[in-house]
Amino acid sequence: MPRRPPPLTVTCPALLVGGSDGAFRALINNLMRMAEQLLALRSRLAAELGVTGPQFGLFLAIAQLAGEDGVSVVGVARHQGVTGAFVTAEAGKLVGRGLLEKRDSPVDRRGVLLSLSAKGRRLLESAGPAIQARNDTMFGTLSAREFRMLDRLVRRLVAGGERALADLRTTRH
Amino acid sequence: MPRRPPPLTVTCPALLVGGSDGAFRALINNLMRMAEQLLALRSRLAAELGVTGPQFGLFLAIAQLAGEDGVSVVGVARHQGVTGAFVTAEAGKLVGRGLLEKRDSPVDRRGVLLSLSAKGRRLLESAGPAIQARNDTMFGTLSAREFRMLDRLVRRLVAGGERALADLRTTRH
DNA sequence: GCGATTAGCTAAGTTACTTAGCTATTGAAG
DNA sequence: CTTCAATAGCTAAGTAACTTAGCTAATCGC
Repeated sequence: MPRRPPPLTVTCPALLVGGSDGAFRALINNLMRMAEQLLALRSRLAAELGVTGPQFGLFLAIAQLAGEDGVSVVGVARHQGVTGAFVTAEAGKLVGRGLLEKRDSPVDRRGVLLSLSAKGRRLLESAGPAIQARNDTMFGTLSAREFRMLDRLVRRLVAGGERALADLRTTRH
Repeated sequence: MPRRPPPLTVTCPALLVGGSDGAFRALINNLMRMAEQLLALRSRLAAELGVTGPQFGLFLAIAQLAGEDGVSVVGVARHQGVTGAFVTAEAGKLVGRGLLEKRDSPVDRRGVLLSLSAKGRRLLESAGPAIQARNDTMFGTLSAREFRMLDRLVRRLVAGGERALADLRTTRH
């Protein structure tokens, strides 16, 4: 008897080539693979600096978000999509390593402000070229046009993903 | 004194808009966010079927890879980028749940062949519409042209990521 | 001024994996 | 043919990257 193929994973005609969802599945596969590569690159880079991948992520986020004053724990948590507890713990380790500074907020006595220490800033500067080299290698073949295109497409997909997640939040429960 | 901004994360001019890497960082952020959405969707879908996200991933991979005969543990492992030990363990649970079948390979006495059971095939059929709905919602706004474009760009990025990873494998030890 | 939120911390738990080490079998090279 | 390195799969133990729960203290909304 003839084998029945698995049902299609998508029905939208624009995403089916020759009636098959093969290309679509390959795309999803490649998207996940790319994400893993980005995490692996971050992790490698972080290891050279003596921190873990997630710590490096927090470190870079804090470098970005801390203005003159610093950034709150929740501020970092929201930006990174993790819980405050995780930021507390990992940022604490980085403070222990002398890469971050933590001071009490002058405007909210519950709050705390995270920022790079002098040592942290030096580390960041020294890491710059390595980060650039990785990103240039991975993304360097993109033209400005392709970059804009990709940017817009990915934004649409993120919006679509948000909708899909919202859907099944309302569907059941 | 004027604050020094963090060093750029990329130098390639095509990726800098107005001399800033802000758009580039936003892109990376969105790419990671999209990957998280895909995992979250898989996880939700899996939960409705009573399995975990990774188990569902293995299940779908086996549905794809098992031809007439089935697919080996390593075959699945390589496709999914995990170790054989993990496939052994999780597929074992799915066998226990009656969704997969495991038989000894007729050509290699070390090997086993994984395939869907009748119950597994029924589950897969029943999950089809839900999977399609999610993917259609998330990716449905793409035109065929955009889909092809995205596919090509992502392939290039994966290739770039491979190069970047290879680089730092050779650079240091 | 009082209840509901919010900030941050700590401790314990969970998930999705990996590594290490074993046995059985195979393929390939002499 | 033999042997020996590589491969398939399994089990048990370990680990990384988080989360949840529960607490205290401070602030916000009315």
